[in-house]
Amino acid sequence: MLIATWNVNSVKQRLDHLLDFLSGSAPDVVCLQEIKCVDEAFPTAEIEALGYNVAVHGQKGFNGVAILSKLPLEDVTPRLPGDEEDVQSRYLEAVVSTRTGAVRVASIYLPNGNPVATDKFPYKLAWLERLTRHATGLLAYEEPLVLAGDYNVIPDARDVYDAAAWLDDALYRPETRSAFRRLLGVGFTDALRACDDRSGLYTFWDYQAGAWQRNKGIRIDHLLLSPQAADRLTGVEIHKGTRALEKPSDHVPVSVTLDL
DNA sequence: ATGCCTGTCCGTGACAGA
Repeated sequence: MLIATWNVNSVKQRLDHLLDFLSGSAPDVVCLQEIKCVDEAFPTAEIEALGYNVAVHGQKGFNGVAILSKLPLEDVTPRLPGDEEDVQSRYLEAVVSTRTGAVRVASIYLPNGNPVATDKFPYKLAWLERLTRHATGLLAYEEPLVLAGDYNVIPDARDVYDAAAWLDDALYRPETRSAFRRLLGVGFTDALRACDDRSGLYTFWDYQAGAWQRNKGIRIDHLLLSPQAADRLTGVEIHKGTRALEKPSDHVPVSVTLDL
């Protein structure tokens, strides 16, 4: 089973690339972030035409997440628990039933957190703690679970072209990395790092200053696996080619293959 | 470099993103 995550930076602007990805890579499940539209504006019909079921948790203008699946989606649940005041659409969870059992999937768009001196940074850290609390509860099901998305977290110096330049950025601040390590510490595996320990494996290149051409990238899109999912992991891929297309997203898809 | 680029909105510049 191929499970992918992709921050498309507007599903409307990226629809052709998304349909090409679905046709070309034939993922079983895709978690989308930054769809930047309300539910009614999501291109559901075009995606269903390729054989996918669709669950959307949209928002006008910003944010917005979705899950696409060839197999039926059950127990579709939007919103991360723990803050009723939080109206930003950044979390969508669902269960995919396979012949061999269920796999639970979440599409995650963690807050950016910049500028650090504003309330955006504590919002990011609080969101990460809420995610850790919720994810800890999900581990009790002892089932394959994949938390996939744009975490806006650079886990390690290996994951950025120039670590020193990012020290004061919300994506790499010690508090951010520490909170991400706590999430991993409750029992999750960073799928990419389970397969490949090299530096320079990036998933995002800024649109500005020729970041793509100079390979000034960062790794911030992650698939975190429960033990039952990690036991089934057979491969991971960064779909770097999509960054070289016309009018690309600044993020590329990342996928895992699970023997499910 | 306060910069660079891209996308959204009751737009015509401000904001968010990372």
